[in-house]
Amino acid sequence: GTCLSPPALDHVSTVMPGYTSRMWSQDYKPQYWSKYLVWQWLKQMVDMYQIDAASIPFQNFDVDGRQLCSMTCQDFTRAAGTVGPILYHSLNELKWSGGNKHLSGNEKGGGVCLMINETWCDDNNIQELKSFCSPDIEFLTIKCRPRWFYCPPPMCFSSDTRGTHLWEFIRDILLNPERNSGLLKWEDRTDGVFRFLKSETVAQLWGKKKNNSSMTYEKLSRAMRYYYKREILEHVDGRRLVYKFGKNAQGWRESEK
DNA sequence: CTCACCTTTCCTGTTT
DNA sequence: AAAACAGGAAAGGTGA
Repeated sequence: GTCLSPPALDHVSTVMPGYTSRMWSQDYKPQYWSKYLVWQWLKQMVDMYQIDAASIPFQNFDVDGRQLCSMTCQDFTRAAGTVGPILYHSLNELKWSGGNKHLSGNEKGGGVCLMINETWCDDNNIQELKSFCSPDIEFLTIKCRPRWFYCPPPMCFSSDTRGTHLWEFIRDILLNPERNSGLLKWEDRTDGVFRFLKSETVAQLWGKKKNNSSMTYEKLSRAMRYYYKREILEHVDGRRLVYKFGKNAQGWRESEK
């Protein structure tokens, strides 16, 4: 298959009736769900993704919204097996979107099509897709054949109005390891030292955010070097692709989260 | 429209 | 040899 064009936004509500219009869409944040609402949500997920209800031990979800939201992807896998990541990602969308829905994948005639990082993907460009998302995605597309599947974009692509600055973009990738596997990694978490693992991929993602398809690490790194003077970054010598947050960078420390 | 700010682009040269 | 690093110079984009 080929990469499909995204449908117009106003198709979403017709395509995903219950999901966007029911009670858990906007006014009810999952964090405040009762156990009953968690149960309702679970039933809807089963219906929406055509999950075999018998495969989910429902007693593992005898929790309220606050507890549910504190579960990691691994917790969901322990609780629900192979469909755990689907539930996890779907819940995350509700946690993060505040009613502003991202599009979900569109399937026509049997294949799986996903939307990742605002790009429509299918089996052909699944490799690129995997480099952007957590390893869960691969297993989802192989094991599951949902009619509708939502993959949350990494935090750095969320359309919130937060910082559009490069160092914030980098920081936000580092702060969301489960959503951004293998792009960047901390070398020294407490000192704020980090390293680019996939420098060109990060540059492309940065370009994507800035609507600039010709961004490269060469150019991104020039912008990074300007940060030394402003003490947003501190110089780390002798180590390629390694940078360190400086005193004018905020929000990266564990204690600040 | 102007200005400041933050890059982006391009470049030459150096280092690893 | 290829990829990173260093910065100067100048242009671009955006929001106030």
